[in-house]
Amino acid sequence: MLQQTQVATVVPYFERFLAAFPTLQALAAADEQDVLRLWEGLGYYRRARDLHRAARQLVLEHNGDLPDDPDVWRGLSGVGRYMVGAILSQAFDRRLPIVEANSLRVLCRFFGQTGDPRRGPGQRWLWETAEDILPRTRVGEFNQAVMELGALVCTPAKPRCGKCPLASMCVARKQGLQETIPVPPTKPKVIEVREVAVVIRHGERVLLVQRPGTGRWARMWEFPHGALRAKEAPDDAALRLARELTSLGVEVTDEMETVRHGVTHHRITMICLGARKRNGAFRSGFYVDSRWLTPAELGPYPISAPQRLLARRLVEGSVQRNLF
DNA sequence: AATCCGGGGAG
DNA sequence: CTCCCAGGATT
Repeated sequence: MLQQTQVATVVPYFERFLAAFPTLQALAAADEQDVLRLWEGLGYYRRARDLHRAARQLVLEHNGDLPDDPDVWRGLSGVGRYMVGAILSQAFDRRLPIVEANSLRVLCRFFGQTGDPRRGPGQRWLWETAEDILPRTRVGEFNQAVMELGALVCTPAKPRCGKCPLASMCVARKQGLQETIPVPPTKPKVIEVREVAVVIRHGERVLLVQRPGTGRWARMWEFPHGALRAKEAPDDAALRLARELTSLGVEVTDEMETVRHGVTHHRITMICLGARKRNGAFRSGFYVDSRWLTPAELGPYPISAPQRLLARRLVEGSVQRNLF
C-alpha cells in the first residue's frame, strides 16, 4: 500500500484491510473482487492483485510461513528490491538495504551526489551506498530511521537542516546544495490520444464521456471504481455516438459529471464500453455490476435486452468505427 | 532505458 | 497549477 502513496493516506485503508483480512490465510482465501473493493481509491490496483496472489503463493508453496529467504520473496510478483530489503531487514534483521524516495534524498544530499540517482551509474551508486552504510544489527530500525529522517527533516523542499543530527557531516549542506539535490526526474512527454467511453447508468440514463489527450483514462482499464471523470464537452464523434444510442431507444444526455460508482450504496446495473487505441492495439470490454467483463464473459451475464443489444452493436464495431 | 500505473497531500 | 509520495512490472 505504501508504494508511491503517502503514509497518512494509507493508514485508514490499512486498518480496514487488516480488519477484513487479519491473516495471510484469510487474504489467500478471499475473492479477488473483495480485495479490490477494499483497495478502491488507493490506486495502483496491480498492487492489490499482486498482494493477493502473493498471499496465495505463500500459503500454497510455503505452508503459510514468511520465509527468511530473499530469493523466495523476490520471486513473488509485486515484490522488488525495496520490498525484499524492507521485509527481511525488519522481520529477520537481515543486512539488506532499502532505497525509496526518502532514503534516496537523504543519501544523495549527505554524500553530495549531483548526478541523477534514478538511473544509470547513479542507480548503482545509490544501492551500493545504501548497503555500505548499514549497521551489523538492528538493520530494520536503521532503514526506518533513514526514511524517517527524509520524511521529517530532510524534506524535498526547505529541509530542516537546523534539526538534522547529520548536518555537520552533510556534503550538500556544506556546499549549499541541499535545495538542488537530488536533481528532479525528467518529465515524460505527453502523447495525444483520442479516447471515448460510454456509461449506461441505472434508470435508463446515459452518461456520455469523451476525454482527449491526457492519458489519465487508463485507470478505467485497470480498475474502474470511481476513476472516471469528465469535464470536457463532447465532440462530433461523441455526438454521433449519442445519436446512435438514441436510435437504440436509450435516453441520452450530454450531462457531464463525475462518476462515483458508490458500490456500497446502490447496486449498479450498467454497462461501460471503453475503447482505447494504445500501441496500435484496440481493446474493449464491459463494466457490469462492479465487474470487468470481456465480450465473451458478457454473453451469459444477466442483463436487460436493450443493454444486450447495445453491447452487441458495440462489439460488432458499428459504434467503434464512428469513434476512430 | 523509458513508460505506465492512480490517487491525494502540500505548496 | 506543480511536485511529490515507504516501487515495480512491462516493453
